[in-house]
Amino acid sequence: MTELSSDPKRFGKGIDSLPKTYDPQGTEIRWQSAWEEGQAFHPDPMDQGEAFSLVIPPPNVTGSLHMGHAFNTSLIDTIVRFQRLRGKNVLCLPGTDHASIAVQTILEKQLNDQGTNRYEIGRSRFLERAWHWKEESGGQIVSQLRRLGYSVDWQRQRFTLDEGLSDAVCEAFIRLHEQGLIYRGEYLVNWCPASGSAVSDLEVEMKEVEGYLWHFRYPFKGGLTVDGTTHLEVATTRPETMLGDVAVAVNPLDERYRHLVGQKLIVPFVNREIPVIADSHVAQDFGTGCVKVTPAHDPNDFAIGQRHDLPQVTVIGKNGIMNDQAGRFAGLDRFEAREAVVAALKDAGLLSKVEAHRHSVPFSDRGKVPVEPLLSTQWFVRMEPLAERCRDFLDKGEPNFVPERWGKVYRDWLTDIRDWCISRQLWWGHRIPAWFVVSETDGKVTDSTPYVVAHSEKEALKKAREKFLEPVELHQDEDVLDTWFSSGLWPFSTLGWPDEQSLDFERWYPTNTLVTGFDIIFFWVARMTMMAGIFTGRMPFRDVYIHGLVRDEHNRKMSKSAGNGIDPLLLIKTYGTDALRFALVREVAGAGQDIRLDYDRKTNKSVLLEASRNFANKLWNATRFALINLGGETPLTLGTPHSSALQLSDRWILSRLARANYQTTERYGSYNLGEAAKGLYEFAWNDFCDWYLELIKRRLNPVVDPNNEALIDRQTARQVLARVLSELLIMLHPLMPHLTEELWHGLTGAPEDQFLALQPWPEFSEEAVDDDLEASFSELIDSIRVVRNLRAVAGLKPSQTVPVRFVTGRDQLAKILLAARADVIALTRAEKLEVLDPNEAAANPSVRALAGVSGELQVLLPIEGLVDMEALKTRLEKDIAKAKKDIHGFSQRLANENFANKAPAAVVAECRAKLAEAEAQAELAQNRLSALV
RNA sequence: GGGCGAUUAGCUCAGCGGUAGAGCGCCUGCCUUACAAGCAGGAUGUCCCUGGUUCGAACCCUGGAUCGCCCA
Repeated sequence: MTELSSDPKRFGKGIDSLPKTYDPQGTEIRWQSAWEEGQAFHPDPMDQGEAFSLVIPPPNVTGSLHMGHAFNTSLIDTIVRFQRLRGKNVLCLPGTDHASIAVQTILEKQLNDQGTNRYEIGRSRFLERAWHWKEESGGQIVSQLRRLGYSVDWQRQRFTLDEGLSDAVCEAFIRLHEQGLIYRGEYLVNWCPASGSAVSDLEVEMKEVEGYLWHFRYPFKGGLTVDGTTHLEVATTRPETMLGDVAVAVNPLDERYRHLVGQKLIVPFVNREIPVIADSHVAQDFGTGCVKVTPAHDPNDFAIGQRHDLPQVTVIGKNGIMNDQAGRFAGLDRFEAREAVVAALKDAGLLSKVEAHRHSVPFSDRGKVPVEPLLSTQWFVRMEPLAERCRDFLDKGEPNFVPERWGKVYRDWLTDIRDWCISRQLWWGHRIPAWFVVSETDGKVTDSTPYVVAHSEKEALKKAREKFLEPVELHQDEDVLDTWFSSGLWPFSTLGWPDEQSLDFERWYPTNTLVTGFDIIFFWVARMTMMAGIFTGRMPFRDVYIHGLVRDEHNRKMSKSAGNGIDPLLLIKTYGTDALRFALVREVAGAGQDIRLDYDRKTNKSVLLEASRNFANKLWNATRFALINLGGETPLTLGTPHSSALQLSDRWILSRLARANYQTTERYGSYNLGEAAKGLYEFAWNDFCDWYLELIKRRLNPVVDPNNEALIDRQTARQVLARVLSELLIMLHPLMPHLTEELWHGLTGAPEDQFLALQPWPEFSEEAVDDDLEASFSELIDSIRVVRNLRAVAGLKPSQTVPVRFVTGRDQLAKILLAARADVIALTRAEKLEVLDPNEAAANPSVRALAGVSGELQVLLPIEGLVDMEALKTRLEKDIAKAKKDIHGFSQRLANENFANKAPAAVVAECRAKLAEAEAQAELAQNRLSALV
């Protein structure tokens, strides 16, 4: 038994003490730190190999790991690890974004709890606290990502607010400004009263709410009009904005009102005189067909105002409170004002109707409150020129969207795009590099104050002095930029841009792939392509692999607010990281749909994860089996088997392996990750474990006196076993990195500082693929299954051996049954095995036997005395019924002349063959049955 | 209103022109020394409806239903 003892270093202990079940916890953390200490994923730009790079979508620094991260990470890491195994010089670059609003919200809450606010402590102390918070708490998401086994280069980790990236943001702003692509102006923006800042269109979500449509009347100036009409009735969902009305619009084609156009109305309470105007955008059939126009508080009205050159009267302030323009309603909150205005209209007898009305209200994504369309002076990026460039690239297929259809979504958004409001009235972020020359406007910043844009205050001063009169006094814009502005630069700012000569940039830009969810195609993907297009003249990535969302067992999107999120760390604790990763990737369909993850909160169980955990355990045990049986040898010491020594089953598994290799390589490389995972699962479990391992048990432990030949055969089995297992582990490594790393070390005895993660991908050996052999082997497997089925029908105990007789007229099949004789005997527990042709069988009938058919094979278990006659009959009747059904189907098809004439010859021939086979089956079974009666 | 997806076994999903597949669940046997997180065997489907193209449709095309998402 000395041969069975193994290198004690494997798995950190001897095989004897290897547990029967895989425990991921210790293993995973051990390899995570080993990879990191070994700098396994820290590439040098000078390293050999084709470049492959990918930047991860930087998570929000305030975030904590959720299933979306786990999903995205699993997909990315699978791709990245695969490319690394393929020998590429891989850079996978991690980082976080600074999340202006989220961080600011946290800090302001803290300040509020301490009875103060940011204005009291001032900008610099506020920022000190913010950085402190970031250092203390901002690392959580990063350490959680580590727990997923992410093979990123942590040494190149970036943060959107760090020095280099801030420089990039500044440079980008200046260049865009120089090219006239950034402008400042007063427009209607989405104002989020909760965060006290403007937000972009994308950060606004339309929600259907139950509201009301209030109908009320505006009196005409002087009481009457030409036709005696005294009032016009308007309808609105926001009566409080009436205080800012500057016109009432009707459709120019509307017969009811066209003669009133040009007349004057009086806005009650503020007594403003406003005209009736004609605008073709007014819907005649909505409400009364008369629309009150409030350019300062409604986007549509703003547009009408522009068309008709109307004044803009702001009545709601930035805090959501009515301002002085609101007359007697000044000082009221916007929602209080709504009540008050309605009450006042009613008192004045002007309210004519109130209808329940379901309508869309814009909500702020972050603040969760209705946004207020507000006139304010902000910075904007002119989008059309940037978008046009992207559309041109897209015409050339850049970037390449996977699945393709998302490319259309992306293009649609780039068409008719609106300008991007990039200024935020916040402090945590990149301060806008614009200095107002306040000396020109009495020391104050007004909308007309001139400004200079510069990299620094010093440069700003220099620029200002060239253009303005001394003494020049400057004041930097208080606002910061939208976080997405910096995220838009991510694929190149992280690589050293604007220094395009930096080694990383030269080596790894543009990146190869971007992997992200469809929900941020506009927010992020499009912004990156626009920024990259103008700054680098190229698209920032070749492929964009778009994935879906993780949904719960009820098909709801997982989210914190819905409370249906599953904590990935909890799942990792229960099932292991590899099981989580495998489960997530395995669920991915080729089409990039959402995936569903079940989870029982009560029992803390997930069926999906359990299946993956079981698979991990299966691999663990298959490797245990190998270690027990390799006699202390490794794939390296065992070497390659002589092809002449290979048995049928060896050649079969090597053919299957080569096929798996080919398919897996293709699938990983073309983003068919779910298929890769499923294919490997099937190969590992069905082909390798269920069949190959079972087949070689006999050879690994020769029962007869071991002679020379048996020892050689054992060596061959060991060689093939070691070879297949080690290749399987490499192929599975991108999906289950920790487990495979552990098992590979166990199998190869490689030193701790050598990694499977850095091994070369196994070469595809085309010559090993043998279609005929696989087809024959599949028949062999079917034959064995028939025997097993008959044994089960007969209720034989597993330990009971019985004679097995195969009858077939096909030489090919007989040949393989004989060639694999020993295997068949072992797997069917045959007492003895006969393979006869029909004539031989007729000469030597064995009537009272359990019989079954498979293809052109008849299987007989002549177990007289043991046979349950009823079972025997039932079995035969079942076979006959099935054969008859087949005969019916095939003959019907063949009876159709058109089929015979028009279908490809091969298909017709196949159909004929199948019919003949079914007929033979039916006849065989029928004969057996008749013989019994 | 415009666009996009989904609809296949009890559940979750593959398949995308040649007589329907997997995992889980279910039923029957097995603690067969790699694995009971396992092994062997078994049952299970008007492939949403409707026309059409085709020798042949779950798969392609018409129209429709239901569910979901995105944009206005």
